[in-house]
Amino acid sequence: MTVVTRFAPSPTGFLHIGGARTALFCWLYAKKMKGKFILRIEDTDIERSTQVSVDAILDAMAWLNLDYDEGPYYQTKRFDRYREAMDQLLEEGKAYRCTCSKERLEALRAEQTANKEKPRYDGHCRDKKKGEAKPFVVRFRNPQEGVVEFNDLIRGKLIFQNSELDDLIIARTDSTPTYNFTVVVDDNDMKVTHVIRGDDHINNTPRQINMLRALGATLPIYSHVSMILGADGKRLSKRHGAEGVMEYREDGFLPDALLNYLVRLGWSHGDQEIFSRDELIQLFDMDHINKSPAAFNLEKLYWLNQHYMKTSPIDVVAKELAWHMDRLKIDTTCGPSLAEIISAQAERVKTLKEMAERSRYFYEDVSYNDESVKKNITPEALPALTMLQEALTNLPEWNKELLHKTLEDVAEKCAIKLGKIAQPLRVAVTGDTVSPPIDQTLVLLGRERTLERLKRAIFD
RNA sequence: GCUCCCUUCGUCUAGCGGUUAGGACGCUGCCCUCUCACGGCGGUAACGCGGAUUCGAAUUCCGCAGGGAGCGCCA
Repeated sequence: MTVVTRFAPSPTGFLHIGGARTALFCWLYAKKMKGKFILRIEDTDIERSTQVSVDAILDAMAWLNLDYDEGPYYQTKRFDRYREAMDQLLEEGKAYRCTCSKERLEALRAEQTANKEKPRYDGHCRDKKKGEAKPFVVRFRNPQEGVVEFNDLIRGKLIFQNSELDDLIIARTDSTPTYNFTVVVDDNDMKVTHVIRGDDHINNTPRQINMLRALGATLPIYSHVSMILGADGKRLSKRHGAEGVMEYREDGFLPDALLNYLVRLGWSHGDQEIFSRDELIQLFDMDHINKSPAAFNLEKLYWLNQHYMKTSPIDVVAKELAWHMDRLKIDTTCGPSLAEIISAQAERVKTLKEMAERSRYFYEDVSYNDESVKKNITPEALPALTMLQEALTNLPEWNKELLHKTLEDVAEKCAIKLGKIAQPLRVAVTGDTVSPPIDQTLVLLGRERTLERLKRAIFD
């Protein structure tokens, strides 16, 4: 039997980090089992669903490089099918029309809450013969006795009493179907074999199983993944920084770094921390997914991001860096290539955004940090800088080795340590005290820019 | 309130009846060094509590506590 998984977000906002991890797990499992991964947009809430959100989710999936074999399916395009399934249940007496008013339901809930009972529908219309000509909803006739039992791949055996469940609404007064019903119909129609989703759906599962059975469907295997918490252990929210996947792009993370981070949040393979995509597909399994919720830790993501900036194919990194350069309006046509920037900067920055920001001086006029200038370009440093300028002007070639040697020679002649000349020079050509090794920096800058800036530093 | 889920270093985790409880991020000491970093070698720090089973429990069972989710004509 081919494995079929699905990711089914509702388009009421961007793709957030928890959803991305669920999608990743679904995607990985399908890939590993050589099955199919389906994307389904659950947009039955017409009020809250927007095209903007759909696009945002699709964009995020694309950026993460999580491709789907089928879809995106849209539930709003399947209303006929839901109607058909509902009619079937109605006809078989597995669902019924309920004419209870919202007021009655509210009163019922209030009463139950006051009595410290779990709010639920009381089955008022369950056995009514013919409904009057009033607006109605359709409710699923949930079994009242017995238990629903299923074996969750992550949690193990889960058992629910039917007596805890009530007759949920599967079609609204306006006849549109509701979530729990559309999920069931779709999972069945799309032959989903593995439902991998957030553990906030655990409580929906027994109801869905009951409906699946009423529909005569084969039950899928369930895997409920725990939530991602904020750094403070509380629910993830704006407070902790980014929630949306695309915010991580804006902050300068590589998709592979984010994915690697996400997969290790809850899943493990011994002590291994770094996984290529192929490795993940090969090694991923449900047996090693953790049951407990995990707190999001930005520091570790930074570490992974740097690792990926250093080790990913340079064109992959360059493509993403170009996006950031563009965003920061840095014109990189005149100056070192992005590949050169990456090899010079990757090990000293945590994000691509930082890399772009800190590489400005390779392409644009320097902006000097007054304090650094004051501290480094001192009267004592001037003789060395002047001597250096002359040496650099006459340099037959402009390469790292020669530059390094020149610096050392000048330092020796002035009887100072290399640092005493490298730092003033660094400030002179980059504006501040931090940059790649000075010889490399000069190579990237080129002779013209270097001399021009050096001259300015000496005379101003 | 009711139902369900969860609980190993600060964080992510390994562990599946016998380990000096391992790794990673972070923090930190030393080395390297032209700055910032990278890297190398160390250090720091954990089984929520109480019972039970067992020769032996982080591992099994039962309570408790703490945290979370669900209880919509939302998904």
